[in-house]
Amino acid sequence: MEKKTFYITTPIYYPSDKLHIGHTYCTVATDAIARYKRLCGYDVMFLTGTDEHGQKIEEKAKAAGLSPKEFVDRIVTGENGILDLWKLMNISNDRFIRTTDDYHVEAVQRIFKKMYDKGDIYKGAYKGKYCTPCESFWTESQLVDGKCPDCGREVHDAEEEAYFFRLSKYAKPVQELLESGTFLEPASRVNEMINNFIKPGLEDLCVSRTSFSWGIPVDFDPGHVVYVWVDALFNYCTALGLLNDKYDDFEHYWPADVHIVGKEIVRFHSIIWPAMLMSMELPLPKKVYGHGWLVIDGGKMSKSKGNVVDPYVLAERFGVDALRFFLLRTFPFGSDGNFSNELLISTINTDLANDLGNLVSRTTAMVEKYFGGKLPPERESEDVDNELVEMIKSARAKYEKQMDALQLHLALEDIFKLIQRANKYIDETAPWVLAKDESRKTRLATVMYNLLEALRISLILLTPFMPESCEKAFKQIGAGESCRSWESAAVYGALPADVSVAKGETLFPRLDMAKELEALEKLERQDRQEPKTPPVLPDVSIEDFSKCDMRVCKVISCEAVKKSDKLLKFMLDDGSGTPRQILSGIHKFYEPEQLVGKTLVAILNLPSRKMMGQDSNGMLLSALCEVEGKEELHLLILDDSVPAGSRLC
RNA sequence: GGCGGCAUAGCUCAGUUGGCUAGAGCAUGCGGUUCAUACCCGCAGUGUCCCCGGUUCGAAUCCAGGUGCCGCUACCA
Repeated sequence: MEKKTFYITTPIYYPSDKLHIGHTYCTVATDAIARYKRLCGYDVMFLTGTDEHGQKIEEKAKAAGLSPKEFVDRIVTGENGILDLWKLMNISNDRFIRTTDDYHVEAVQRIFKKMYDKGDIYKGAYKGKYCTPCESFWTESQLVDGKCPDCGREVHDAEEEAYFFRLSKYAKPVQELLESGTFLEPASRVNEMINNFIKPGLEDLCVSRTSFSWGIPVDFDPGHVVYVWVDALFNYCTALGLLNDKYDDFEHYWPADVHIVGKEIVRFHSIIWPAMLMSMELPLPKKVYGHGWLVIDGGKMSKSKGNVVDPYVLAERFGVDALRFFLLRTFPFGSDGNFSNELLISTINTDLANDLGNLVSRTTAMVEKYFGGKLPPERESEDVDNELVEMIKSARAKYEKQMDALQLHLALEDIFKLIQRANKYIDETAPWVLAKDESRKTRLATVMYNLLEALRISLILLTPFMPESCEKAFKQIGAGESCRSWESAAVYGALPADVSVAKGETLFPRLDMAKELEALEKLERQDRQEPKTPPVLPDVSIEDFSKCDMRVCKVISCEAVKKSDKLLKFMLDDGSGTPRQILSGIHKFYEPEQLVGKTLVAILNLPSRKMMGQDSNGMLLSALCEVEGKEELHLLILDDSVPAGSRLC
């Protein structure tokens, strides 16, 4: 008989930077679910990968002096790259897709063409409302009483060539899908999607770009590249062979059973993705699950805050399984969780060292000490056994229920209740007292056997979370292959009556909190002090350089731009006699009053640009750097004796 | 600026549709135990449930207002 299939995916990650603990969290969770389903006997397909196109990568590559492909190769396949990280974390993905893979590129072109031929993608105008005096595009929803939000004047339709997907056509079926049941979980996200995006009205989606070139070309219209939606989302299908010859199990695995995604991309997966599949007349995924984020001190992890947690450091220091376990045990899978080193260490100590590791250790030690490592097969039960035995028997069913609801942390909580109950059972039965009485050997063996069974079941259920450690522990408690199966997890008494144990290495060493915290802090400090200056860019000619007109300017006035968090508006004396207006997004670093009268440097001959409806004629020069892991920006401030208008050369 | 989220013990968080004498783990204190990784077991506390009104027999829970924190979004070419 053919096994039931289960297709599960992570998002494809954007390799513009090294991945951090948040990506690891998502992938580890998906891995645990995939391993769980395999344990249950499913034919599992587990896909992860990378989304490698787009403007940001194009720019980052340029800044690094590399081609975009060289840049992403370094992050994906390079040393300590994404593939290495997943290998280290023991991720069991069956496939890995890169959106730069040939087969994906070709398939996306075919998909794009197919949607175009159907009329769901059409060439149109950037259907913006345009305010001529302000030279600004606005979307329908940005308008105030149908007028320009800046100056309050009339706006009119304006055009810019691009391809659009008729998202609006699918608004109704998508809403019905969201409201119909369990397509999107946790349920709280459903309202968010409907209130924020569907009710205000879905506008057609711009699915091509001409402003950058690092993407999949629209093969029937040079100059346009496919934008992220069609390119990235269809990875879930092309990786199975949709419209390409690389693979041929699309029929076998599609539709996906669940897409695991972060809450920031729930919108794409629950609205845009089903709409595009409807357009392609393909079956829809059964579920999209939006997990929460790991935050630090209540705030998002970010490079500029210097609080990005490196999974390599933690996994190498504490062990892969301990890290995997911590991530999934501590944080409710649907909501945000507060990450800290203290919490990591205390979780490892409490659950893994004290409760589980120590239980394995004390149980095997007693079997060795009292029976030379091998239990006699006779048994003698007492009432005090009943509660533990009941828990052993019901453990799998409870676990299965939580796992199927993707409540990973609750599944683990239940397992640890059993482990704690087993520790208590040792107190209740006091084996060291039984051991002193030769006539109670049979009773003592029964107590040991019950402990080993509690451990065996716990370990089976923990295997998806900590595969390596469970393997070691199985050996210690004498559980062979046949006692490790999903079927045997529902049965009390699967271990042979005359089981042999072998106390081995300590599974989870207890950590010294103060020492570990100090060591981690030291590592983080080192990491921060490493110079992170970008490499030198390719040569430019002196002619090119001298085209830049950089001048000394005096700040006549400076004020914050209303309704903007970042912009400051400068009036500058550039020596020409006419004040020059420049806008600069540096409010985070400077208050306007501290800059009045200062002598700065600006490049004057950049094209004029609108920001928040106001003209900016040039750009102020500043130095961007990282100090103690925090991003800092310093304007170039010169000696006041330098006159305005002096040219830099 | 627009939209959204959160606020409960020292810390991290549970608290379904209002019935709570408000819970768990960690940390703390006390007791027990010696098989074990100074571990395990038991007991004990502690709370203006952010503030202020309202609805209600009854509000941590529902409504209005306020405060604080956080995120998304736009302008930082």
